[in-house]
Amino acid sequence: MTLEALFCRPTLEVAPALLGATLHKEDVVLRIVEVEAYLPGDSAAHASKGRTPRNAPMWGPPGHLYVYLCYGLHQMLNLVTEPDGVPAAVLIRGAVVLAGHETVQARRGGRLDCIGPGKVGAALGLDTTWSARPLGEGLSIELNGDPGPIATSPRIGIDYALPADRLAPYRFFLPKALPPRRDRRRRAG
DNA sequence: AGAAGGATTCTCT
DNA sequence: GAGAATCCTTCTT
Repeated sequence: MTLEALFCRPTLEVAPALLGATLHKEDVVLRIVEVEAYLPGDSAAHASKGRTPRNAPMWGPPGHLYVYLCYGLHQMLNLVTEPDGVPAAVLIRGAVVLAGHETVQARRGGRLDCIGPGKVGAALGLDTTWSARPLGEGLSIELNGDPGPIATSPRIGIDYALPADRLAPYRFFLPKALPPRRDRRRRAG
């Protein structure tokens, strides 16, 4: 399957299909274990505010990157989905290091964990100059077999979105590969 | 030109 | 559980 065919599909189909896939850049290989879908007409998506220079890649060809800076320090990696002209993307929220551990540690201040979108961007050494570039040129993706059970939940950190979008189960993850989220834990008792 | 805020992470308590 | 870090993008005068 071509990259275009893989990503030129409904975002809610592409997102879970990326779980278990591997991202390759230089000597680093990451296995994707957590993603979020951002759809056309989605009040949680950057595209909902209209097209700007920053988010323009979301309208661009499927299978290209959309990288943006969050909170002034975190490089967030998205993969663009849906046909040209339809703004949508999948945010890579979490991954596990399969190769290039030393490189990742150097980029992550000695740490190896990549659960969290800012950590994924850091581990891959991405910045906004990568935005709008096609997959396969420096950063490539490889699909693997059935990753096992998939879980869903509402998306993280989108309190500004409309209730319907805020509560929609557009986060997909591999529960066996993901530790429980600290900020999600309920008080015991 | 100025202001506001963010698809987060880390440290300390 | 709370607060700081950090700066670019976008919207408003």
